[in-house]
Amino acid sequence: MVTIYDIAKKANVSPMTVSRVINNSGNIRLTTRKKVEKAIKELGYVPNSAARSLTSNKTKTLGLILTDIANPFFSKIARGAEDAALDLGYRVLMSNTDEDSEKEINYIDMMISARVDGVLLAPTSDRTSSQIDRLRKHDIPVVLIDRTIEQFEGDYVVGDSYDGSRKLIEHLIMYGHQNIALINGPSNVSTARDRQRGYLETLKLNDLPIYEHYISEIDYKNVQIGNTKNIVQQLLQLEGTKRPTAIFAANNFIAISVIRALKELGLNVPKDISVVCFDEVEPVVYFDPFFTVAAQPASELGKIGVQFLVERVEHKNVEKERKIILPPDILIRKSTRKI
Amino acid sequence: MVTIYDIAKKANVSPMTVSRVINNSGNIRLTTRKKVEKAIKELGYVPNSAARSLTSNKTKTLGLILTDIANPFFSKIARGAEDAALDLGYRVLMSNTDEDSEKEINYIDMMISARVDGVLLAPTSDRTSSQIDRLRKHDIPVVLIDRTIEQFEGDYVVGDSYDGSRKLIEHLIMYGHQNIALINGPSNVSTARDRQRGYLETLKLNDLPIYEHYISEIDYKNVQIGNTKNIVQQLLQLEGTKRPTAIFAANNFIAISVIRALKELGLNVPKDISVVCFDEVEPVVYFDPFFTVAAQPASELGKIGVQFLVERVEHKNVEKERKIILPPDILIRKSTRKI
DNA sequence: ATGAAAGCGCTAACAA
DNA sequence: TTGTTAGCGCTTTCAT
Repeated sequence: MVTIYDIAKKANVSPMTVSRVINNSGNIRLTTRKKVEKAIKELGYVPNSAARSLTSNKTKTLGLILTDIANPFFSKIARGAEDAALDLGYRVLMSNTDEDSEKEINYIDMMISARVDGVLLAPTSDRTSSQIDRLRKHDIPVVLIDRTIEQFEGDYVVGDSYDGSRKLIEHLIMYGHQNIALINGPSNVSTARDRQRGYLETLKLNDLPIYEHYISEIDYKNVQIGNTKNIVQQLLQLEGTKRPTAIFAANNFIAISVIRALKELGLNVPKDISVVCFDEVEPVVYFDPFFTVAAQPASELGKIGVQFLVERVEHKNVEKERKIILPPDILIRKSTRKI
Repeated sequence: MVTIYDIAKKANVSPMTVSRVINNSGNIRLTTRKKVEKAIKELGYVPNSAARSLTSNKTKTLGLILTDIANPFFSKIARGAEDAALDLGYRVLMSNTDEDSEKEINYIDMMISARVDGVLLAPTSDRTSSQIDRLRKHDIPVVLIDRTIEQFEGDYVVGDSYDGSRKLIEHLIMYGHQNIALINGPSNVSTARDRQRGYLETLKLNDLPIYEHYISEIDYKNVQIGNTKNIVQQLLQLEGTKRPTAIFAANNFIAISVIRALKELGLNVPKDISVVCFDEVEPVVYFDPFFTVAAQPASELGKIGVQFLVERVEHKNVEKERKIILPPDILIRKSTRKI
């Protein structure tokens, strides 16, 4: 392996001088610099990050912990994050928790072991709180993304689940819907709570009745395997006027699963029932915009998250806590209709 | 920072003993091990990877260089790769080249600097060859994924672009199409070449004429911004019997762009014109399977790629070269019709 | 079964 | 402007 010592020997200088050239630190005579750069090029030297980290206590690496990078929403976040990291001179260590807190713990361990300079984290649930403490004990800054945690103190960058839900429900109400069901994610995730709150408050403000059996929860695993059918069936079995005319699916995957279930049950969207959801359904939208959605700026979330994180890492003078809540775009398309 | 020295002091043993416990190496008396493990837990010690790498010359990290993780095809590869890496005890450093060879060079540098144990690479073009040489000069094994490179010697895991194309074109011919256009990716990428070869040979075998103006190329940037409209327009302007009745779009993004262009030009798919493509168009397929596609096993590609890579990294006894070509699934759906 | 010494490649701190 | 020394946290090697 080529080291600074090899370069030093070849260029007839000390290793320290080589180090200075590489890092553009200190004053170097131009001729010396040229000599060193020539040697570096000739020997194809590339600095050893591990050695650097050991002395500098910096890895120039950020941890990115998402639930599933194969979900377009998260892959866009990842892309935005990676782009921002590159700009700022950082690398990204990627991981997928599958909403599994065991996996999450292991990845946190990995991040600590890797001594990443900071972690961008979409927590699996409020229980992640203790893992954040662990990171902080190791002096690793954390920025939350997409989801917050109750009583979390620190930076986060999320979409406005509450506001988006309000607007989606208001849209349905304007379209004449009075019986609106909610199929939500697990309530120990902040986005699910906020979406339910938006749903409930909008109904209340519009003097619409709230039926408990209109609200159901489904977890990640069950959405994955498309298990919304039972829920949908139960909703449709409600008698007469209580049968919902619209469904608010808490995210894109739930919506897709719901529409498939409806189809299997012989119902057409939007003719027989309207559907709205959070998150864009890509890439369909580019050729056949179908879903009425609250589209979150996923790539922005990642980008801003990394920017905030790096500011923390580099001890920039910023406020104690920065809470960014980006409004979603409400896009009225073909999955809803007036009744 | 907690080090093995802190643990050693606390447990009244030497640092070396701590190291042995952590790595399960050498013989340790059970009581000693317990003592050490207790100290580790109490102090919340996590090994420093940088220090480890420095002595062991291993980072337990793999580089993953894709073109764009926001593309569902690649995000599935990434997911498969990350899962496999986790299983095998490796971490993944992620990057996106955007098909840009400059960016690719920088990322290769990053991988060398990070001293990753191996790199899984979707090369931007055949010119990537020199970058692979660079990695190998640093003793970093490389496995190619999704695409090969002319005269590349080593492992690769790709989909069968040739076979998939043959079957897609045969399907069109069976449906009565005789005028089939190809909108391909850049010809310096192996998949594009193979798809064109499959296209041409199938036409030839079926005694169908080959028109040069049926074949066009579009690069990544232009697909991104949806610039297939010009191409589509030119195809449609062809007079009478020469006007294509079907389009073979070389990948999912091209297909989406094409369908949008067709729609803007007032044409319906499949009524007015049929469209086939490579790669699944997710997640539409789950509720409304529309595209007739050659679906590649993306997640498998990533998984096998990592398995092969790790075998190289760990010097397992395997053949000199392993060339895995996975057949795509041909899924006949609604974007094609008999004429 | 355990420990001591040396060194991985680099940079911070000090010296010249 | 350049060089010397020491040490980051760990493992390899050799000793006990």
